[in-house]
Amino acid sequence: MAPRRAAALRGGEQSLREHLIAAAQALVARRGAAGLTVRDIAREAGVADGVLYNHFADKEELLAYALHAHVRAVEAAQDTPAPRAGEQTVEANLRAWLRRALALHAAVLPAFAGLTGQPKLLARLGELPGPPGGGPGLRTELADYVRAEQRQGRIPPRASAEALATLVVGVCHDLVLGRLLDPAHPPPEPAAELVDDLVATLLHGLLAPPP
Amino acid sequence: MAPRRAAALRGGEQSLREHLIAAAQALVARRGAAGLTVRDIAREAGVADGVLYNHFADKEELLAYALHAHVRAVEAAQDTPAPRAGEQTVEANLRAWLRRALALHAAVLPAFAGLTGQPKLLARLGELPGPPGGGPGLRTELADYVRAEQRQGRIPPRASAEALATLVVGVCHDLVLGRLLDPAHPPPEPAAELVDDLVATLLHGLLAPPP
Amino acid sequence: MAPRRAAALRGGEQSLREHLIAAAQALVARRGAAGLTVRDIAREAGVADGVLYNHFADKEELLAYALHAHVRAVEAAQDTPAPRAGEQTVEANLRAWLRRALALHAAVLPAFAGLTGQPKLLARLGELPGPPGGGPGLRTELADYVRAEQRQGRIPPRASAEALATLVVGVCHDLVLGRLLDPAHPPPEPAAELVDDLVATLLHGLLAPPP
Amino acid sequence: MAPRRAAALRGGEQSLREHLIAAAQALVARRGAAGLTVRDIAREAGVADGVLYNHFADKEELLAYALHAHVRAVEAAQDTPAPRAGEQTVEANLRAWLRRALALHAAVLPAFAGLTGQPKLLARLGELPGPPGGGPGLRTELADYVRAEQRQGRIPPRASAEALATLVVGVCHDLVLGRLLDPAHPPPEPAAELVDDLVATLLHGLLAPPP
DNA sequence: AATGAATGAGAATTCATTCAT
DNA sequence: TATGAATGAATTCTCATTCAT
Repeated sequence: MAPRRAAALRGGEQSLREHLIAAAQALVARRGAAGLTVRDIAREAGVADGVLYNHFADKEELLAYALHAHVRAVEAAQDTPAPRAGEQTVEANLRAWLRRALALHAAVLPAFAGLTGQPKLLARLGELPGPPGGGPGLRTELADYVRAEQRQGRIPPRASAEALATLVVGVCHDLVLGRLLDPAHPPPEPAAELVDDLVATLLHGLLAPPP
Repeated sequence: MAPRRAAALRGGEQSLREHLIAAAQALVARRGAAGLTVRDIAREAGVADGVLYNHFADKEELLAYALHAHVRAVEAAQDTPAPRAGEQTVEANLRAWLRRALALHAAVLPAFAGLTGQPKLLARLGELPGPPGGGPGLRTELADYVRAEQRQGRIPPRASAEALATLVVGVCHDLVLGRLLDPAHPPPEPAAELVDDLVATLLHGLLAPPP
Repeated sequence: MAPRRAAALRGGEQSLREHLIAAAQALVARRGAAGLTVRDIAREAGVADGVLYNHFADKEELLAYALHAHVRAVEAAQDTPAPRAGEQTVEANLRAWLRRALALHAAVLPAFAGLTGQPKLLARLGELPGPPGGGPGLRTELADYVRAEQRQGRIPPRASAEALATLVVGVCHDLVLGRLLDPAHPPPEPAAELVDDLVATLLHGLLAPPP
Repeated sequence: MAPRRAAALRGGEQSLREHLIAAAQALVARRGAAGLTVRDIAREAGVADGVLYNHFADKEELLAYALHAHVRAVEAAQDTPAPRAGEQTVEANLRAWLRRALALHAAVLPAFAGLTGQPKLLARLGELPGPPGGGPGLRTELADYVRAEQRQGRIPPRASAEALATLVVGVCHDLVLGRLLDPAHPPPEPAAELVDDLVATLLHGLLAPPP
């Protein structure tokens, strides 16, 4: 009555569909989504070459799910909770947001790199729910945090939450991309000093007198 | 007997090697480096498919030169001179640097898109002199500018030139990449308001009282 | 415990075997036998992909039955009875036979199109009882009709019933095939004038004086 | 200066393009155009799998040329010239036309069988000059012959040249197709008696008194 | 006996690279 | 040295058939 199960699934709980997504996700995390072939994925999953097409319309659909799952997994793997308005100090919180954003992008961006010029995949991604690319979910959360602090009076109302979020996310893109594009890149972790300086600049600006 | 010249070169000055780089550069500027085939390049250059291999080890070497040339060309095409320390106001200068950086990245980053996961090409790029990717030349110039202002006293000494440069370049990466990855992307030009807010945040920081 | 019935059969009378043939027959009538996949057939039948192999040796056997059934169905669907010897005029009868033959072939031949080069299927067809392809049943009936007229004296004994039947059926093949092979095909119905001329030629021959 | 030649061409005169068409033509003649794969053709030609695409847009274009060449070759291989109006007797000529048409169709139709439902190929064929399918060139020639005889008075003016041509070509389709579709078919050559009867029927019609 | 997912052998096509001329 | 056709491995996707449940 029930159909046959894939050899690779013996003993497991997953459906093969989920197994395929998980396999693709593992490859995406390891090597990025750009150069993967259907064969790579089938091998990683330990199944026959053609199965993919029993569960997905095409390679792009599977990869879109895999990327999505990868982003969700990275988000879920964050070990510290997002800073909350009104707790700690604003400086500590901003530093935490920056660390958080860097960790997220370091794990997520490489998977997305090289996807430009693959409109089919990008379109599939767009159809999936939730923020697609390198954690724009974080961008919103961060802006929300700033607005919440503004409501509580710890950040002046004239500051722009959007601008701050853009600056923080931008720094992440820059640092991660630099590493991706430059084979002889700076150390994987940005120097503590740079983080300090970034936070200071974001807090007090270029023109501020010493705090 | 002089060696044979390629048909496409008759009457010209360039060596075929330079002609190939120029042709590849034109394609890179138009369509990015990601999807190009050697045939595309040969057709653009008006030469035979195989010549490439008489002048370059492989496709990647040629593309590395082409990307390099593209970056240099974009840098040289800037129509306004870089702001100079001590002239205008610091705010106007920062705004100019931001505009400059955005223009540069808008022209350069798309050419690099999709190159991650092509280690051969990235390695070749790394061997070339000068800053490779999205205009880190600008990063240095900007940091130099800030330090010069600091020397002249218009920016306090405690501010971090490096941090500022990273923030500015990061914003560029973010804005351009967002456009590349999102099929339903924001308008090609960032809203004037966002630029204002970015400049204000960079100048006065999150915590500053209204200027 | 009675054997399990297919979901698609609940409440019906047919065996699943007959249900499959009927489904395949419907597809054959609609799209021809050439491009059908077993999945197409299973979907049309509303049953699982694999059932087919519980009732038939392979896809070809099922299609052979389906084609056979299709031919029989088209024959049975003729709305006018076959002309009978001694009734009407010979000319009217011949015209009716021609119309009949054309209708039959127009419905049957397309289903067979593209089957050459599929020896497995043709062999299966050959094993089935009754005339296989484009209605040779009609060929026999027509020849029988001519012989009956000859017995009644309305057609001279020297005329060849076989030759006439071959000519009539041949015209059908020609007209229908021409339509199938030519993307820019003639109108679906042969011009009335051509039918008139064909009948006249068949009745009086090339050399006959005006009737 | 000249590019490399295919290994399979060593010593020959042909271009590889012509060699490919010839190889495909041979396969078409032997097995029909329907089931051929690009690999079959490459193997027959003794060349690499991909060459085809250096000379033709796709498989269909090559096959269209091959079919075209096959038809031309069959036409050129006719060992007897077409009967001419005014020479011999009309009966002998008609018999010769029938023989000729049968020979042509016997060689040509099988190659075309199974091409229905391959619109891409049929479209390509339509773009080629000359009569495409199973020798409609012959249909025109035959009709022309009849009209010429009519002008010379050996065939009465009321006879329809078109109808006769359609009947003759139709018989060919019928006889050849019957053989293709029926694995246990009649002898490859139609019985002499049937030919006699066909000719007599075409000349004198069903109703004619004994000649 | 029915299910329907898994299998895996091919199909068409692309493209970096080679190499005789 | 330039030519550009030839090479052949790799890619995505299809589909008849099998088989554990």
